[in-house]
Amino acid sequence: MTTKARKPKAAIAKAEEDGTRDKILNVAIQEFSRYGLSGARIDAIAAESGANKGMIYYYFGGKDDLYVAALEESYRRFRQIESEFHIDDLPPVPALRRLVSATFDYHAVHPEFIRMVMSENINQGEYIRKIPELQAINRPAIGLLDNLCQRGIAEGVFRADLDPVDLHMSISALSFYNVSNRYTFSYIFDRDLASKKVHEARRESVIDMILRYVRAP
Amino acid sequence: MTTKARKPKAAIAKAEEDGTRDKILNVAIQEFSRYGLSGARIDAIAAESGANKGMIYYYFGGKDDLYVAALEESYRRFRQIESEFHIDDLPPVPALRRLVSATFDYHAVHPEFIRMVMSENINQGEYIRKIPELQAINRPAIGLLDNLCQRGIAEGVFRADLDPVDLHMSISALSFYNVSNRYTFSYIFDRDLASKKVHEARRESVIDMILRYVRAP
Amino acid sequence: MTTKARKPKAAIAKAEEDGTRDKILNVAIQEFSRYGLSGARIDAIAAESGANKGMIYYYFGGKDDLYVAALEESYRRFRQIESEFHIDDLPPVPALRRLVSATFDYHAVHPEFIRMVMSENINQGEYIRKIPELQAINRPAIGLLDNLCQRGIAEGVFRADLDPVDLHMSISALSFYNVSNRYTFSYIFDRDLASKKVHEARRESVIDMILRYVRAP
Amino acid sequence: MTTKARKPKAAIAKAEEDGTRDKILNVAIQEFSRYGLSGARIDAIAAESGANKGMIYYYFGGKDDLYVAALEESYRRFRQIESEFHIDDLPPVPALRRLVSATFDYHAVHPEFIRMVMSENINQGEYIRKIPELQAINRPAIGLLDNLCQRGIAEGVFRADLDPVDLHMSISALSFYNVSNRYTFSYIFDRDLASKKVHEARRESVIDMILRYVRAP
DNA sequence: TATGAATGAGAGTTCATTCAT
DNA sequence: TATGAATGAACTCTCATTCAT
Repeated sequence: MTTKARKPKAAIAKAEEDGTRDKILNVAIQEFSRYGLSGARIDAIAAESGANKGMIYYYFGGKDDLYVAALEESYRRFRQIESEFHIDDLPPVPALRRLVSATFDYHAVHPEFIRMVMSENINQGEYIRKIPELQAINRPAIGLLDNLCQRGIAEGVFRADLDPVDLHMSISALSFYNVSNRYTFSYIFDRDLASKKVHEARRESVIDMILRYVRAP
Repeated sequence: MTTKARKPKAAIAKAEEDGTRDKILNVAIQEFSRYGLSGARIDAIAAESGANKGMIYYYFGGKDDLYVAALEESYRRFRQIESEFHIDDLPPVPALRRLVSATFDYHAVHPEFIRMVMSENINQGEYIRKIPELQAINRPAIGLLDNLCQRGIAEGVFRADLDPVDLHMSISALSFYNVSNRYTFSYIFDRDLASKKVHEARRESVIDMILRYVRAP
Repeated sequence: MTTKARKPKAAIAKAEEDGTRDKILNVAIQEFSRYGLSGARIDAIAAESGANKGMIYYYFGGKDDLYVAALEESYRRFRQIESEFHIDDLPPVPALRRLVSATFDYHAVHPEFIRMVMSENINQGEYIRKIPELQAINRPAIGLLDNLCQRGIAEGVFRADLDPVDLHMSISALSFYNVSNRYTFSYIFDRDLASKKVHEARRESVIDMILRYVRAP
Repeated sequence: MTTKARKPKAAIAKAEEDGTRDKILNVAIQEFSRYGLSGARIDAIAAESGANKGMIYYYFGGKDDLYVAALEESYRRFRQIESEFHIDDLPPVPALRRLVSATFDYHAVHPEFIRMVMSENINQGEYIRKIPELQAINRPAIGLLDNLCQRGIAEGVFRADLDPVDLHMSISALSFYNVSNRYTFSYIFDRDLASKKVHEARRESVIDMILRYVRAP
């Protein structure tokens, strides 16, 4: 059918728009995560994305707004991946192992996300507050973990006094630090955190730590 | 004797010199930790420290050099406090408990240090590499922990396969995150990490996690 | 056709662009020649050319780059005029007379060129080296003189051992000094080199000196 | 005698003063001749001369005053050398040959003097006018040449219509240019004016040009 | 939508000069 | 005389933002 072959006008416009808009947004995530809000350059984003500077203002409004959009998009991608863990099919301990392992790896593979979060904390969370959706985006992670904890407790393999938010925090902390403090730690203690070997050993250590922590006495 | 009570001329001069220089450095630590390298303003540092802008260049050379000096001073203060733990007088488990607790608290009380470290990681460790003394400043922390581990292992209360650097990393990660990600975490999960109650509960959780991890099977 | 009379869009755009850029360049030549590289003020160039300060950086990159552009343009104009001598139509002696006379006059009429060259020699030729085209721009002057010398020698009116570069240097020196040392010489010896009468007498003296030098024995 | 052995107090003071003062002045000549008035740095002069910056103000008053002092001293040294030519003992032609040759060489050996003069012409002679002695310092050069011209004319070896100021100017011009335009000329025409061989060939050319010019027909 | 030119506020830095000792 | 510290004006340069087309 011809109708299927033809894109409606609006869709075409949307698609083309998205081309430039998406390029800008992707480059912006790189630029902001690399240099922070104040260090990022609108000129650099325009040049790197091949777009005219005016387009940035056309699509996003201004530097701060672009930063907010980049921040939101970073979180969205992060949690989207998380939703693909499929840990409900496994028993509690292997499930938690997989969750920690995947979380740890995601951090390592997406330093730009870690850096965006660092930047925003340097900004004292000023901009994240402009994204009300963020809570909805992130909360499922707690629900997931909560379910897992309850399953583990019910089966008697996890201790009974687990707080899923606190546990989530520990997993995050141990995953985050490896990337966030990569440069200072590597330099000071001469241990290259980016190397595969160190990464894998550390992942095991982190998994071990979490599992020992949750294990029923 | 009165002559002894009087400061010699040189000392006075030194003290005065330190006056301006130290004021600048202290304000710089605040400014850089608050806004990062690119976001910090030389004008603001001058105004806040009551010094003429030229004095910053007179004493430190330039913005980057001042940043490096602020970075080094932050680390120096951090490790100085650490050296006052006196954990050798305690048995391994209480000693480790005290070390973790004090480390956790120091981070909470000195967010400017955490922020400096975050900034420098945003900068990809470009400036920290200009401070060769930094390794010497930080290494004792590992020695301390190493001694403790060996005591614990010898006494049979710690597991035998502990790596002090890895353990140090875990303690740091769990202490660091609470401050570094304070704003984003608090907002997203609605849990005020800066509140006393949350802080203390989290401290216990962290101590617990570390102790369970090192405990001999 | 009327369409031919109309400027194409691109040409208009080009013309307008040249407007600001050219104004800046012209003013820059004046400013740099008047005060030298270090003494020239970017603010003054912006104000005088009616351009925004940022435009200087937009078009030229920086103060030094603008200086280089001004230097190159000065040489270009100088040699362009020189190429219009048409001395090939005259016998050797009148031809040389015309060449010396015109060179001498050009210097007097374009003190900004002499001052640019002085400035660059104060700078030890640091910037001229960044203009590789400069040799190509200036070499024709030697070719011109070389042809003339050979004609004169062939006709037996010039001595046989003439070196065109050396001769060129003498003509330049005698033309240059009158402008380059105008202020000091005028003050010290109380002879106003800028006055028409002195200028003309001196021109005759210079022509005479060159002609006596080349004349066949 | 004791009086001979002892320096009077004033003299001691003078001598010591001269130590610092002279050092500053010598360094100032180098600095101003190297960078011009606006390019020279008080800090650099202080550092290079080993004197405190305050001393420059104590002895000379300010940057401009120091520049004037450096300018005057440069001229003084120049003319002092000139007064040692002893050309009265020679016949006119060899005398003139020696004068031109020595003038040419002095310029080459004292580029700092040429550069000071260039600088002052860039300044449009603004500061030289503050040195009334300068005329008295320089006029003897004309007297010397005038005497020589008259001897030569009287002996019939020089043409009768020589103007000593004009002749002086030609000698100066041909000597000056070789140093003043050293960098631009060398670069453009690929002839290293600083090399010994080129220098000597050029000196002969200049002497030749002057002698042919004055020779009686 | 897209572009190149333009703007203006403000940032880091320099530098002659002065001051207290 | 001599010094180190301090000052303030001015300078070069940057950068987010807007405008005309």
